[in-house]
Amino acid sequence: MSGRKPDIDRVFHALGDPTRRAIMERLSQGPISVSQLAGPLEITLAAVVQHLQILEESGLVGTEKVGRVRTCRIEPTGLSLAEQWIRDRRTIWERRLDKLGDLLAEPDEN
Amino acid sequence: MSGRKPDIDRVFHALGDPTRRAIMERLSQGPISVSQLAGPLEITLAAVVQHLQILEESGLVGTEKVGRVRTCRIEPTGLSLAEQWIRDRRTIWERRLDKLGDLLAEPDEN
DNA sequence: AAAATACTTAAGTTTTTACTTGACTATCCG
DNA sequence: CGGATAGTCAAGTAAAAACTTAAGTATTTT
Repeated sequence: MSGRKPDIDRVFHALGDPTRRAIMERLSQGPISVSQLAGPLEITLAAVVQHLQILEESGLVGTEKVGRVRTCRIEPTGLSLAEQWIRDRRTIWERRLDKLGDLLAEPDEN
Repeated sequence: MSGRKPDIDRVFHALGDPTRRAIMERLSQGPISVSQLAGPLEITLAAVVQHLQILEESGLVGTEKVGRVRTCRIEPTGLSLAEQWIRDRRTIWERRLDKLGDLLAEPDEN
C-alpha cells in the first residue's frame, strides 16, 4: 500500500460501482452520447456526468464534444490495466502451485 | 442494472478498495494467517478481518480455521470472474471495431 | 429571436464505507 | 492453572461516495 500504482487504484475504484460498470457495458456496444447513456439508467443526467468524469479520469473512457453533444467511447487501455493486474495475481498464484506440485512429485531431490 | 449478476457486483466492489487489493497481492504469494496479513498494513486487526469477510463473501478468498489461526488463500475462480467480465467488454468492443474496418475496406459491398 | 436540447457546475443531502475501540471467546504454551 | 496469542463481535464515528436539485452555458432548431 505504498505510493506505487496510482492508475490501477483509479481504474479499480471506477469499476467498483455497478452503475459505472453498466455504463461500460453500454459503451462496449459502441460510442454514444451522454443523454443516450443516461436514458436507461434511473438516475439524473447530472449523476451520469459525474460517473463519466470518474471513468474518464481513470482512463477507462474517452469523450469528445462536438457541438453540444459529448460522445463517449471505451478506452481499451484502461481495461487492459485492470485485466493485467488480475492476470498477474493469478499467474503468481499458479506458478506457486506449480512449484509445490514439483516438490510433491520429486520429494527425494530435497 | 436489473437484478442480473449478483457475484460480479461483489467481486468488483471488493477489488475496488486498495487495502483489499493489497491483501490479494499478499495472498497471491501464498496462504497466510490473518495476523500475518495485518502485519504490514497500518490498520487494526479488526479492520483486516472486516476486509477479509468482504473478500470471502465475494468469492475472492477462501479461509480455513485450524486451532486459533485462520489461514487465508486466494480463490482463483473469483478472480476469473472479474477477468472474464473485462475480457468480454474488450472483446465486444474489438469485434465492433473489426466490423467497422470491414465496412471501410469494402465499401462497394454495401 | 425565442424555445428547446444537451450538457455543466455547485451546493447540499443521504447513504455507504472504512476504521476504531473495547469487550469477549477460544486455543496454545509454560 | 494462568497468561499470552489469535481472532471475533458489536457499536460508534468519521470520511468518502452517490445522488439530487437548481441555476447556468453553449448549441441547435423553428
